[in-house]
Amino acid sequence: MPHSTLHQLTSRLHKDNRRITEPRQIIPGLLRPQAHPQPIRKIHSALPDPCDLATVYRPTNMLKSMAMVKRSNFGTGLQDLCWLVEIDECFPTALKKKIAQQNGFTRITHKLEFFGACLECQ
Amino acid sequence: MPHSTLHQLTSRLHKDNRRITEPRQIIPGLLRPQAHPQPIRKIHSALPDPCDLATVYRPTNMLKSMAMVKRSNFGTGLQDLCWLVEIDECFPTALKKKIAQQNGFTRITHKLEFFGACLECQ
DNA sequence: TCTATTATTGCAAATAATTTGCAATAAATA
DNA sequence: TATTTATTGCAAATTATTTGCAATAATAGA
Repeated sequence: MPHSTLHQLTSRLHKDNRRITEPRQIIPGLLRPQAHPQPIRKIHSALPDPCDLATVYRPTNMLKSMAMVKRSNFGTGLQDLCWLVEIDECFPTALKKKIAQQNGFTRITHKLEFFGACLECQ
Repeated sequence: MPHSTLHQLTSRLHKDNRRITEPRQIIPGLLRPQAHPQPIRKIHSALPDPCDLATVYRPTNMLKSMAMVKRSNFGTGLQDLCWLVEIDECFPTALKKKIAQQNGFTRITHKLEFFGACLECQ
C-alpha cells in the first residue's frame, strides 16, 4: 500500500478513536494490487499472522463502513433465460481507452450485464 | 410464459426423462417479466402452492443446468477502494439504443463495473 | 516507562443460505 | 389401474456471516 494511503488510513482511524491493528493495516494493501474482488477466505489465509475468520469479517466491515473497501456484488438472484443474447460490440474500445487515460488506469477490465424485456414478453 | 416457450420446456423435460412438476412449469414464468434477478425467497413465496424451500432450490438448479434460468451473480468479494471513480459517460446512449433495437428489447437497464490498476498502484 | 482505559480479539454459539439423504408421494408408462 | 421411479417434504449437514463475552492488547495520561 502506498505510504500516503496508509497514512490517510491511520489518521482516519485515530480521529475515529479506533485502534491501528494488523488486519486494518494489511487488508487494504492485500486488496490493492488485485484486479478483481477477493473472497474473504483468501484474505484470511493471506494474512501474515493467522487469526480467526471473525477477525477478518469485523475489520473488513469496518473498512467498508469507512468506504475504504467495497463488497463487490451485483446481487444474487434468479433470472429467466428465455433470451440470452451475446452482444459482440460489448463495450466500445474507444470509450474504454478514454476512461483509462482520463484516470491513468491500466490493466482495465469490466463486467457488463443488460436487463430488459424481449419482444415476446413485452 | 408464452405457450411456445412452455412447450419447449415440457418437451425438453420429457426428452430428458424428467417430470413436469408445478415449480418447473411456474418458476420460469415468474422470472420472465422481471427486469432484474429475483431472490429465491421471493420465488418461494410467489409460488401458488406452498412448498419447501428445497423444492425451489432443486428445480431451480435443474433449470439452471438446462440453461433455462441463470443465477445472476458477478461474484462476491472484497475490493480495495483506494480509487473509486464515478464515470459520467457510463455507457453511450447510442450504443444502448442500437443493442435494444437490434434485439427488439425494451425497458433496458444495465450494470457495469470496471477493474484496473490506478496510477499509484501500477 | 508504567498504569488505567477501553477497543479489539478469539472462541463459541447464533443466523442465514444452500445442499443432501431418505422415506413417502406422485407423474408417467404400459 | 398397476408399476416404475423421479420428485417432494422433512430433517440434518454445510457454508457464509454475525454476535456475545471474557481475555487481550493498543492508546492516553501520569
